[in-house]
Amino acid sequence: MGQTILSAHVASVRVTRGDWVATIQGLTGARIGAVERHGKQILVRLDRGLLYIHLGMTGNLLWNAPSGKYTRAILELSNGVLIYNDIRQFGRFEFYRELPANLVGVGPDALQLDFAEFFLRLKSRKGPIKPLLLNQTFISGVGNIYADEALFAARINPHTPANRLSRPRAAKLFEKIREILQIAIRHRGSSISNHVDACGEPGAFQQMHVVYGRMGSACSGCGKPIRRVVLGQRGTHYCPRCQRA
DNA sequence: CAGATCACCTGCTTGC
DNA sequence: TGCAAGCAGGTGATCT
Repeated sequence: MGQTILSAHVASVRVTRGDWVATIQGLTGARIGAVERHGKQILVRLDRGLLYIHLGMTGNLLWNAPSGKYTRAILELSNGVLIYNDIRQFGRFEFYRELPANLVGVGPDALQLDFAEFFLRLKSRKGPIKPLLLNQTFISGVGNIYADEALFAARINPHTPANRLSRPRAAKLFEKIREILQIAIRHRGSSISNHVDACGEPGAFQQMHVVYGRMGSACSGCGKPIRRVVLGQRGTHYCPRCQRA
């Protein structure tokens, strides 16, 4: 906040979604205002627009770290260097003059939504609950790991039609989503292969996964093997006994 | 309008 | 050892 971007370098056309010239021109010389997060999206307010960052699957932001093979963007600020790394380049690092439509369309943040609204919105959806939790226009901020972990914690089968969840079961799911996100944040997230925080520290929450990535191992609740299916094109892990259909 | 199917990228693990 | 297939934290376009 209050820092100036002295220089901007973009090493990947892809993370700027094409217009890397506009990104460099827009960022160079800009003064940084508030930094906000909406779901998985990071918004850096600038005096002349905004920097939109989405880490995708393999993105990370490092403060005062050396650049590397997968560095896609570098911002030299008046008090340090911000490095954006992204192996797969599914993330974004873009300058906009105004708030883009895809941000306007993002759903309520998982940690700010209230239960009444969550339940109301659930009732209008008849598809399976798991893909709905990943739908960022429905609720933003929940990813594949946390959807599976929250559904297990609430003992809800991922195939359950959203509108068939009773109020108490929906309330339990709501509570578990928030609880798991907050615990995961406290543990700096889940490092499956390369996730690190801004200090370069890996997360520790992967040690607390009870279903995600644990296909075939014994369920912590009943001992039956954890099952993996594909639901909504995403690997989905659950216990067939503890999370009955 | 919801659901399915690819596509976008690179790397790691597994199995033959 | 080598090589192909499958998998991975997330969207986004297009077709049915």
